[in-house]
Amino acid sequence: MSAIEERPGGACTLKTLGGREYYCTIELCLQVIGGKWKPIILWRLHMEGVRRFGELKKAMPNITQKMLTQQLRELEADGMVSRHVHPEVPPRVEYALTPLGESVIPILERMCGWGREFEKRFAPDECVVGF
Amino acid sequence: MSAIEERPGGACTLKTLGGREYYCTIELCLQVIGGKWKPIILWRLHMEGVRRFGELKKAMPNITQKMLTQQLRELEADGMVSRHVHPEVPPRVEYALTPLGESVIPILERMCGWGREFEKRFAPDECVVGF
DNA sequence: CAGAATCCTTCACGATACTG
DNA sequence: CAGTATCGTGAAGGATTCTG
Repeated sequence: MSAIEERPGGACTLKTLGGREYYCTIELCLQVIGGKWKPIILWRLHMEGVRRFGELKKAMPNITQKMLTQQLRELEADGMVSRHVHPEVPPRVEYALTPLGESVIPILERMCGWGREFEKRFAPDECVVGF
Repeated sequence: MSAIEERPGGACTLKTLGGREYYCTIELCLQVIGGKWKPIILWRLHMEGVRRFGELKKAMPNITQKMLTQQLRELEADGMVSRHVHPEVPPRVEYALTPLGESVIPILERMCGWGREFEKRFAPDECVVGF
């Protein structure tokens, strides 16, 4: 039982990184990949590879254009996704995971697995039939 | 490259579980352990074991009483922490991780590890000296 | 000591319209 | 097609006070 300052997540002192404030790297991680949309965007890019803006939009029916743009820009700023603009008319913009973006996939997979166990615990009937 | 409906996170259809709505189990997971405080609370209970309300409060200087109470209640409702009220005056309430609560620790550890790599990438100097 | 109750602020997220 | 630019809303989070 080590002191909180010695835990693997880092110290309990306030840190800053590129305007972000956090007390442990778990918080930092959540600031980068947390929120309502980022995990889904990252997951789709992982499963489907390079995608155009419109393809992502179509695959996520209830995200607004504004939110998709915003989240992609933030992910890009954090080096999680790459953005490639083809100089054409009409414009074509393709997004893909960077190596850094790929590196969070194991976390998302674990979260998936844990979520499934949680489903089983609280709604065993629903899950057994494979919803 | 499988269709999105076949991804390990579950289908792309809207699911509900105890009032929660989500499209994949990653979202479900984030609803249970996401947010500003829950990861920290879970992590502290993991590192320090059974803790009283006041001990948790003291260890997290900038959380308000209201938020700590609220987050603990939600974690309790999800079966992540146990709450034991000792019938004394003044009252003594002890919180601890349940087995289900312990089961998220591997995720938090991975998030910690990833956050440290992210720190290195964007602020290599600061991290090498062991901040 | 461990909260409950109340009021207040912020901001993530969304709806809509417009554009190179 | 892939965006901006506004405007608006609700929920998350916070400050303060009161209590068994």
